[in-house]
Amino acid sequence: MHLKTQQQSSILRVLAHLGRPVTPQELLEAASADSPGLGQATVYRALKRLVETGEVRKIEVAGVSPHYEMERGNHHHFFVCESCQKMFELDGCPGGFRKLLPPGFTMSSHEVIIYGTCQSCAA
Amino acid sequence: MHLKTQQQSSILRVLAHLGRPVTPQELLEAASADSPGLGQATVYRALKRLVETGEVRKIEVAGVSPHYEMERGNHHHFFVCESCQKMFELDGCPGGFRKLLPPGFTMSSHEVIIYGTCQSCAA
DNA sequence: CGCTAATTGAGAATTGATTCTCAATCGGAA
DNA sequence: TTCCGATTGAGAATCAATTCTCAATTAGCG
Repeated sequence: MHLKTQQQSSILRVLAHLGRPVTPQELLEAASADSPGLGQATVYRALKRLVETGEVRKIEVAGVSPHYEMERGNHHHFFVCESCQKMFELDGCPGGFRKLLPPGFTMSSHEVIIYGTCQSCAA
Repeated sequence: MHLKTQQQSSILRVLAHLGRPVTPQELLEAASADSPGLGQATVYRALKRLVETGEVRKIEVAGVSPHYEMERGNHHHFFVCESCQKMFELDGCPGGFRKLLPPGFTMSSHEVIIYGTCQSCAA
């Protein structure tokens, strides 16, 4: 997409720098350093466009509100810290899901979410 | 819990009979046959109590609104049909999730959701 | 039966996430 | 620069799920 404004480029840059799935609220707070006075509507508008162009992915998992992360094309899953509620990307995938399907069912995608305690909270 | 009223026992009985995760709305419609005039608030109140006592489990996965199912103590995961939006239980679990964890992270639980087409919709 | 506390149904209210409205401001082509 | 369409911020509005309010009804002890 064209990054026509300072706000839009701040939002995308900050999202890329955070390097993990974040909520629109976290993103607003982080990007406000770059763009003082940034409004939440602008964050939502930017995220919506970025999701539509495939540059950003919206992640919805039970227990936490929706998060967004840069789409980097690598298949991965997620970890949710039950202590700080932060979400992390997990590399790799155990596979073997197709064998769980009952007869006649077909799989188009799958998701794995692991809940637990992150390194910071465990310390 | 004590099933003090006709409504409460209808709700639990119907939920058990449906045999798969259902939405409060589906449950309301199904249980209305047993208890005419049943209100949605009553369904939500009953589900809330049943979840608190551990008899029922609330399932939240991306793409569909919250579903509820009887807690039967068997570890399993879920299938969501992208065509009819219905949710099904999948027996078994591939395991091997712990090896996805980064150092210092601990796992307390996990969830697997498979998206695709169910047998009815594939036919 | 008679009574009181608990439960119910209907609709209003709340909640959290997200979108809309609109006047003010910005970006960039001429 | 000048101008116009696009973008922005603030707050109102929406949306779906769920909870609350309250008067009417029900359960079941005495």
